[in-house]
Amino acid sequence: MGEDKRESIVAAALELFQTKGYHSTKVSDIVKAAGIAQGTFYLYFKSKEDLFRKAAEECMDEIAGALDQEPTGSADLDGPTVMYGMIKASLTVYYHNRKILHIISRHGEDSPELSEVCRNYYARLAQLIIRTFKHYNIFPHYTEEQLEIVAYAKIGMVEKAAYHCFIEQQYGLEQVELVTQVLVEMKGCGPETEGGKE
Amino acid sequence: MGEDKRESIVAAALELFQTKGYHSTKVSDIVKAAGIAQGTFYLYFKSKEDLFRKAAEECMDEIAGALDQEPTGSADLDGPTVMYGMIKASLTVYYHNRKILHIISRHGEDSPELSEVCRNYYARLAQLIIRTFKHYNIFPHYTEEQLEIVAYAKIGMVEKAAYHCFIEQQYGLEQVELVTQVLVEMKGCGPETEGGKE
Amino acid sequence: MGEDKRESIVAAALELFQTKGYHSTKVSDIVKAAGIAQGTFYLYFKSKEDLFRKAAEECMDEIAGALDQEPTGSADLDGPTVMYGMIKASLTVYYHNRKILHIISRHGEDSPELSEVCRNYYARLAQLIIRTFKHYNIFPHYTEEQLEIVAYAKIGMVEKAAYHCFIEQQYGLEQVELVTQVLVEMKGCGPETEGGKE
Amino acid sequence: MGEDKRESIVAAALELFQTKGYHSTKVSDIVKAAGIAQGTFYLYFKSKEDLFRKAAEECMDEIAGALDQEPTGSADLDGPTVMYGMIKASLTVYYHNRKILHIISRHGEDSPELSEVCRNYYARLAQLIIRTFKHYNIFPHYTEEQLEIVAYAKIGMVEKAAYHCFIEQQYGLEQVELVTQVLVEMKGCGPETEGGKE
DNA sequence: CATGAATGAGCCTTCATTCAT
DNA sequence: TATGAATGAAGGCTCATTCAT
Repeated sequence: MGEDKRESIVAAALELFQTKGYHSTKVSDIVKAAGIAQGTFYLYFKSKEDLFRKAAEECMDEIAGALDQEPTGSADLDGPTVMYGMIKASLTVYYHNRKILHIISRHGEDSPELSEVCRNYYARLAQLIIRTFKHYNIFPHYTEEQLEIVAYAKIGMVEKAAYHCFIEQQYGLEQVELVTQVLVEMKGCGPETEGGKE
Repeated sequence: MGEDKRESIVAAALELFQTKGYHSTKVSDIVKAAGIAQGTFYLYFKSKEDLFRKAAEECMDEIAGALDQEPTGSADLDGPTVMYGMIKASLTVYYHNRKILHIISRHGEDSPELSEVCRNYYARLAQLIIRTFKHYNIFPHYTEEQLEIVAYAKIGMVEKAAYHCFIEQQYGLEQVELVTQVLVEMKGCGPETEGGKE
Repeated sequence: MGEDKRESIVAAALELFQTKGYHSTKVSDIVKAAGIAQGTFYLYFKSKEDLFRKAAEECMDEIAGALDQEPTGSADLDGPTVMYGMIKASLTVYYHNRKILHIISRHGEDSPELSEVCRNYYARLAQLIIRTFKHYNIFPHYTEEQLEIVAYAKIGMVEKAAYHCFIEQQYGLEQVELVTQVLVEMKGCGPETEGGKE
Repeated sequence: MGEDKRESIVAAALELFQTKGYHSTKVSDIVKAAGIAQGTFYLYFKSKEDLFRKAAEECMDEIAGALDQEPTGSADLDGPTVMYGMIKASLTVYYHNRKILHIISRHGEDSPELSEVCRNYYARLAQLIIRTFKHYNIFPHYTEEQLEIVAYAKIGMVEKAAYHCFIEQQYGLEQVELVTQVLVEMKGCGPETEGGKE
């Protein structure tokens, strides 16, 4: 039951953070929405930032965890197939964490402390992606530096698309495939590639 | 001379916003850094948020303005060439606005008002990109919906890469080309495309 | 217990408002005098003006309430008797509210909002008085306009006398009768009227 | 020309004080309305309060001066006639000073300093009235104390009536007589007195 | 005399956090 | 564990006043 309360706090907070932003959301708003007393909040979280960080870390762990299992397939898989899997997996976990994801990406640098948490998260994500690239030999001749750029670019691409589709356009889970398709095909940026097919 | 002061406020604010975050930066910090008195701040800006918004809007206008001139070339240009031009142009203007860009992307949703400014900015950017896609016939069979996803994904891709390279890695202007190259080639996501070339 | 605090705030505020004036009294002065913390003030009142308005309205209601019960007597009562009753009742309630009364009369127009509250109060008072005049047939041939002038004049007369006696001269409750006597007899403005009686 | 400016400041200030109240009127409002620069204000007045005090004192002097000439008539004049003269004179001067009068009565106690100026003004007025009472032998058997009460009551009566008529109802100068009539007859508070005459 | 940009002390208010019950 | 009244530090903003030109 204590756990219930903790969860209700987190749920209320996420809802409010997303709607009004982290700073405009007062602890008093959270407890009101969670149906508990002001003081009770501090039985479960050390501070407002503590709540944010814990929720953010849980979410980041889930996202990173989901991607961490990736490069288990045969190294023979081709690039597009691998990318498809990664992107779809990312989008799916992003969909389920769309609220907190949005919040993280918007308020992740409000304080130096949070900032570090976020930087670490993105660095971890980038390393996972690079590892996958290497495992499947996707960008064979790239330097570490170039791989990093690609990794961050991919993260930005998926995050922004997820934000646009899941938050702004309110896409449902069933449209994940559609979005994945678009993102994978983005590689084809022009007639020349299309031309190759014709 | 008044303009000087205004500029010194903006410069000091951008520096501080980027270092400590918007909320942790007090007006008193800004005026101290700008070498003016507390009250002087309010001769130039109605409020702290006003400063943020004005700086953000100026920057957004510059970015959107830079991209707005794009689709002037012949419609015969192929996709990669066009993308190369767009991405390079974006990265260049992002480089010059890297401070405020970072701040916008991190604090752009702190208040409902700011949020709208940002949403409009991204929508405007997306429309510019879609217009370019259409002008050069880059994603010929895509629906409007798919084009939007691509546009937002491109924005996220470039923004995140710019953030990583210009803010975190402190790349200089001379490395814009390198990054552009990587982002354009990202289309090739695997051996199959490479293979086509070999 | 919460009510205790509220009352202590009101009491401290009235004392200070009267001594130093509304604007020279800081919220910090009030809370210091009330023995509470700065923030506690805002648990009971929305703002300093809110405190003023609530206190003023309570006082005005009490005053108007006291006079509202007046015209219950037989319509046969003669003018002076009725006036005596009204004036004595007014002075008594003014005595008990002498602090706030003073403040209202001095600061009631500091802001447009307060101004309206006061205007309404005086209008209400004037209407009560006019109603009483009519009930006892005191100024039988007067137009509505004239009755209004008389009503406001009476209000001013009693207020100023109360101010002089209760605030400046520090009269006690036992001197209410004396003052009432003087105010009622004021009708006789010279020997001729006196002479008429003798 | 310097005097012109001084007058324009005073005029603008009176207008604004009356409309928005003393505290809500900023020096910047006054100079804007007077068509001068911010700094120019301080060439003519030491401070905002100085302006208020000087304007108030000028007005008070005019009022008191007008009444000071009163008891020049023959001591044979009867009470009502004397009262009529005094009240009409008061109302007339009040009419011409209606703006500042209003302001004084509303903001005269905002600071201890102003407060004293006002207290002195009313005391002076009361003494003038008492002197007149004595000169014409109007309240022959009254003690000093009683005379004071009457004097203050008269002041309150006239002030409030003037406020109601000239400020709220916007009466013109030609209605002074009407108001005077009502105030003088107020002595007759009921049919019994009227009856006594008939 | 006139200007108006600059000043900076000061106040109201907010809100995360605490603690007695 | 739960409460919610109380706390008080901190910051945005105002505005009367000054002063270099």
